[in-house]
Amino acid sequence: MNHSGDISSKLRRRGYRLTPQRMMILEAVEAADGHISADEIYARVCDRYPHLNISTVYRTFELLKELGLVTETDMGDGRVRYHSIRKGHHHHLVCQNCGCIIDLDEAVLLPLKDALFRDYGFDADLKHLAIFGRCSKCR
Amino acid sequence: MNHSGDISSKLRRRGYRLTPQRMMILEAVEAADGHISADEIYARVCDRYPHLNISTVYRTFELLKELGLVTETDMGDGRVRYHSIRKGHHHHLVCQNCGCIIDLDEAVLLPLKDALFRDYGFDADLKHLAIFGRCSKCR
DNA sequence: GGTTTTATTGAAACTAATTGCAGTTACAAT
DNA sequence: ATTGTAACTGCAATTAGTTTCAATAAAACC
Ligand SMILES: [Mn+2]
Ligand SMILES: [Mn+2]
Ligand SMILES: [Zn+2]
Ligand SMILES: [Zn+2]
Repeated sequence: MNHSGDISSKLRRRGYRLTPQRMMILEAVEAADGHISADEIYARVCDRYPHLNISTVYRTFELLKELGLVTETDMGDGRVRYHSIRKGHHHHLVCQNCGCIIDLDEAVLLPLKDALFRDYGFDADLKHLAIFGRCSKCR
Repeated sequence: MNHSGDISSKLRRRGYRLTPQRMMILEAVEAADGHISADEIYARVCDRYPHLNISTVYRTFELLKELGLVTETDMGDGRVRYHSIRKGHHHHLVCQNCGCIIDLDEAVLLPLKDALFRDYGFDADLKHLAIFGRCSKCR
């Protein structure tokens, strides 16, 4: 799957460039399944392309987020994790006791999103949320 | 208001101690209004009690959180902020464009909390949430 | 082509927060 | 009073992430 032409023009239109670094990082993000951290992406890309700086990874994630190509979520361990947007909008329930993660369909948060828009005119950005608490086993 | 006896026994029951450091920190948290950071508490306490380490502040906040005496929230600036629980449960809408903060009553999130409990048996910890997005002016 | 402009990068400095550890303190049991 | 145990603290080192800045590479202009 090579939609790098897609992305290149998407970047170009905003005055950005599709550099080798960005290409490699994006490729690695698309290849990864699950929630991946900057460090992990850095390690994987470095295997094939050693001249990469960790700052560039962080900056690229910032950019990809801005472009809506990835979503960012803090799942409660000490680092932020990313998801390719191609995996669709969804959310997670994270148990603070046993650490288990329950997947949640986007629809569960729609009533809230609608209420915030209706009552406060606020357009909530609920793309990939982590909601903390206790699962049924741990209550 | 001096309910330090309260807290002392609350700690004691769990095998913790009410040390001078903890007393000063808790006092400063109660005195502060609004959302306060570890750094800010550290500075305030140090004015009167210079022999305090910033690690102790972080660790004390961890403990106070565990005891349910403060709530912790990341409002989107680079640091975590705290609230005395005495200010009641509430939430905030944080505009990612202009930075404005809209206060939100606890009730707005009750339907979600109930739905998560009903459908997933998940007891969501929604004590002091920050929901990011765009306010009515910035859409 | 050559020149100017602008985005991008890596390296290093920096911030917020956490962790490991060794020394200290409180407290309960002898 | 002495001892043993567990909690607590300060300090230093570490981690995740951001910022600053000079060097570079790409695009745009001539
Ligand atoms: Mn996910
Ligand atoms: Mn608040
Ligand atoms: Zn659990
Ligand atoms: Zn706004």
